[in-house]
Amino acid sequence: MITKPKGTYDIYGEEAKKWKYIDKVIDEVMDKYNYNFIRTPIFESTELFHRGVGETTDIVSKETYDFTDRGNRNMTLRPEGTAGVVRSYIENKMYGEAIQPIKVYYNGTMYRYERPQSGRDRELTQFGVEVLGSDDPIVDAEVISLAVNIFKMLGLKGIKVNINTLGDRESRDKYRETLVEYFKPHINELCEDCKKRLEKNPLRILDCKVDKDLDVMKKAPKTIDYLNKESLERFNQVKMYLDTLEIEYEVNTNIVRGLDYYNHTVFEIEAKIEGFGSNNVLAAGGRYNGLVSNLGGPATCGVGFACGIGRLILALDKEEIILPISNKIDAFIMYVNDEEKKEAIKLCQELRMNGFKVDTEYTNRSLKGQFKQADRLNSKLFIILNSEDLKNNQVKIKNNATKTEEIIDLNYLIYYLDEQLSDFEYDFEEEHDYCLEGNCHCHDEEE
RNA sequence: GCGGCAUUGGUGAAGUGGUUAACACGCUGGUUUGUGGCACCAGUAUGCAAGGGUUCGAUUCCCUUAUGCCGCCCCA
Repeated sequence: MITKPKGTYDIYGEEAKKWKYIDKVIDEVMDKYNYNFIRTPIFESTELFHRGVGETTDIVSKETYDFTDRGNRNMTLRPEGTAGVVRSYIENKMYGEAIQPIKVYYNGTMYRYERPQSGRDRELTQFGVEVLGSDDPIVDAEVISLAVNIFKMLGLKGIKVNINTLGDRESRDKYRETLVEYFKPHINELCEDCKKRLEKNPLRILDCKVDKDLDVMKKAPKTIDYLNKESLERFNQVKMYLDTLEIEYEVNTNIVRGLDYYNHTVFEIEAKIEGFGSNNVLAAGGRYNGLVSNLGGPATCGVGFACGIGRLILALDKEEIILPISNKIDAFIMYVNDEEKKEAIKLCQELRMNGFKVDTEYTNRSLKGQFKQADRLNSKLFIILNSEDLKNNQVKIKNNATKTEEIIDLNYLIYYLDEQLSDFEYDFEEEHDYCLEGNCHCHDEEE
């Protein structure tokens, strides 16, 4: 048997419905915020990620899917979304468009060569946003609130927003130096991993799980103390706007993002759910004011976030949130002989073209089997074809809710179905009792 | 890249160094000469991840590989 590659997933059936629903919510919320969809290639020149994401980050140095194409070009399957969007921004000269800033969102697969575990696959799906061309803290706040609101819209409750600031380039570099100087004398107190981090990525030491209780850690200099006046002011404004939007957050000075391009605001949204795995960061992002120029574009500010949909679904499942996904069909058409079968396929087409969700029998089951099938499909109505009735241009219809059965003239069928199915409207409401908390998307219009 | 634990039918799984690998769900058929969801009956894995080894004999013991899960590194 040929199996799927390690760390990849087939998504189908009920699971696929969840993904489609989440995609729909994302599309709708993005539309309200007036972010436009952007689709960039799944593979790009290897150089893009090296220059964009950072040479030294593990994600680029050892976790990318690299290959050379038949023309000997070095290519890489994208490990994240921002670099491609920024490349596109530059290449398509979006900085010259009339409407600024550029607000875009993406939703697609990313690839990282990692050891899979819960909440971590080699092929992962992320959606995210990028806003290019505004340095205003109001955008930082909007982007964070956008992520939070999508989670709320889906009904997710156990989330926590952590924010921090790395300051501008100057502040960040100064802080980095200070931190290295601070830890150097204490190097022997640190764990093996942190010893390596001191060289490679000193900011990450602050996030260490092993050493987090050490005295050295607690007394370590904080990013906030090394901000210049302007950076501090920026950060305060971001917080002020978040307060205005009533987004709850916590300042966590240990948050540093792994990718090199971040400066100023960085944030993480984590799932605070009992028993959730160690990969509990659902979304993360921040500001990257140097990235566009790094990649050869004009000096342009940017801010964005990315969210792993796989993890998001794990979180929704963990909270036992049932998404409002319809598992019903309007009608199931049954038949026994060939004459009826022909009428069945014809009727299917006609009803489908009139907007009904209709299915029929495909495996020559007995009528009893067809009833079982119809019931399994949660069909609201059963249409039973019978040669005798068909001679009179009639069909038998059984309402699966009321169990009543009527013989209907084919000329009035559409009207009859409309009428019968309207009774199920109440049913739809009942089905959604679980989301009356006000977070469910299907009640938005009422509010 | 490192460590620990797993892998039995369509599904959830029990189990043993030795004749027919439990049980349940599902599915198909029947009881009902065209009416399901209940009930009863029958059928439904020549095979226990793959390859190799130990053995008279392995699904059961050992090794290798693959995949999955949990944690670390890293990261959304």
